[in-house]
Amino acid sequence: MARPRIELPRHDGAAGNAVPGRRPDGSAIRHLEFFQALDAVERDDVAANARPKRIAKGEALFRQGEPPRALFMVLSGGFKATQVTPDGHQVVMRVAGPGGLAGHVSVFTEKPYPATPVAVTDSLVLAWEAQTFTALMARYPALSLAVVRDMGRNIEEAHARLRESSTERVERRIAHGILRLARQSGRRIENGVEITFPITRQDIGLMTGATLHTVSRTLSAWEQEGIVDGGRQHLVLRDPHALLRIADEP
Amino acid sequence: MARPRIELPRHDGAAGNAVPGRRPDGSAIRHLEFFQALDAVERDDVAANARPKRIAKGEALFRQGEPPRALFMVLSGGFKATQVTPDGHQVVMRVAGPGGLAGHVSVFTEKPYPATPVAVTDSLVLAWEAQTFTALMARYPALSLAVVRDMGRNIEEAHARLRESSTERVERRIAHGILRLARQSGRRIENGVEITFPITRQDIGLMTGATLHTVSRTLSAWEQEGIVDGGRQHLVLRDPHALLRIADEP
DNA sequence: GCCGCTGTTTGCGCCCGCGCAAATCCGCGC
DNA sequence: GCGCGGATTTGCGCGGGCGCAAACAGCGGC
Repeated sequence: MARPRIELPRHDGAAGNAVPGRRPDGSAIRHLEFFQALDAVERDDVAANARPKRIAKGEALFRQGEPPRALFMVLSGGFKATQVTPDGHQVVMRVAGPGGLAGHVSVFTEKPYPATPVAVTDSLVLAWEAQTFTALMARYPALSLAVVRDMGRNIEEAHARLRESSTERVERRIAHGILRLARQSGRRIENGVEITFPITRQDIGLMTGATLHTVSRTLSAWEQEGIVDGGRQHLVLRDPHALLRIADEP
Repeated sequence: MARPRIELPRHDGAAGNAVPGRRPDGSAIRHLEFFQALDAVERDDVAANARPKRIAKGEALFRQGEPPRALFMVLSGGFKATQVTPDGHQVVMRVAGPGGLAGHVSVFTEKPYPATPVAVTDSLVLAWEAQTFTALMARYPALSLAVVRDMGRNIEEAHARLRESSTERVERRIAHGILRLARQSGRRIENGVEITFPITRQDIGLMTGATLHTVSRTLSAWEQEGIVDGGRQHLVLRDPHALLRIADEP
């Protein structure tokens, strides 16, 4: 059965708070691990079909409940995706830094966005229309595989958190949460690992299923022991090994 | 850049506890929702590259920690995937009935299987070698899209459980867990909905992050109120609406 | 038909971590 | 430089649900 070459709907990047200038090419995404399996031509075409967009700190990429018209890749900056429950509770589902996808799950399941990703820093993202991206996936198998690999990691992370939340005490969950943050957006500095992601105690609580009070208490205790070094929306791991011990051992 | 047509490694279905008889064709999978977006030719080819396998009740499809050589689709029966933590705790990550995939996440992330799916009934599955399936995905975009849709649902379910586990009290979590089970493998009977999936109180606890004691107590209370009807590894929802109220309202 | 195993029920006490409250601190904007 | 708002710290008390223990019930095998 002959399958016709998929049409990619074209659009120009002049609307909204799109970034003025030329259409993006592969150079913008070449360094991202996500696109490693694509060759230069594929990367160029994928990038050319995206629209770059600046999101100022505090702005949302989209809002929980909206129909999924587009999906995004973070180029620089970072986002935290929070979900509010019908009864007003809030959970931080995910943080995404450079190379992270956002909105893709909803595009594939064709259900409303389940969370609202808010920029924690001025950020730059690429945006693809839903149909454009699925068409690109159909055209480039390597892109499909990159997507399933990424989603697989999402699932494994969610399952890890799920396992933790039902078998581990708060202290360990917090240790795991912080280690995850460090792994994702940590930077080695002279005397430890710095988390380059402005995050509050509240957020850590919302990520680990604890209250900000408990998080604060725990971090204070660790600070006493010289394991971490805290600050306002700032955290440095002085002794990551000790955290690993707390997370896995006792 | 011309991409050569992908070679599909062939194998014959005579080893292990493979099902004797002819190679499966599309008729085995036509009725599954997962394959709806594929046309008949595609379905035939996808099925023809799989090996059918019977799994007796209590047997494992694969074991946590093994390298992901294959992925599976449940045709009949059911599995519960349990994960054991380093410190000996256990969690039920997922239950899979007909039409459910298993092992796919590990195949895509190329990390060891994170859980062990055990058959709760005599079951029949299709098995694809890892490379065979990725090659099929590369050949048939519709298959890739079916996979990402399925994985997207996995992610949404995991996130829902995650949200529940950190914002909801035990009773509601149990209600949600049971409703999820009913939605996935419930059968309408004369006086309610029967869960056609042999499951113990223990398992429900492991799925919802509660102890079997609490689950038992909760179900007993509901039984008093006529909301459910329990039995050994058996459950009937007499008043699903009441459960919905418990799960969502107060 | 009996026995043993596995799943289920129920009681009791204790402890972790939430809920509430209030003080303090730090950075950013003006 | 100053003030304000959001972030953080810390104290106190209570209660949900786990941990432990023991008895009971259904099902399958011999």
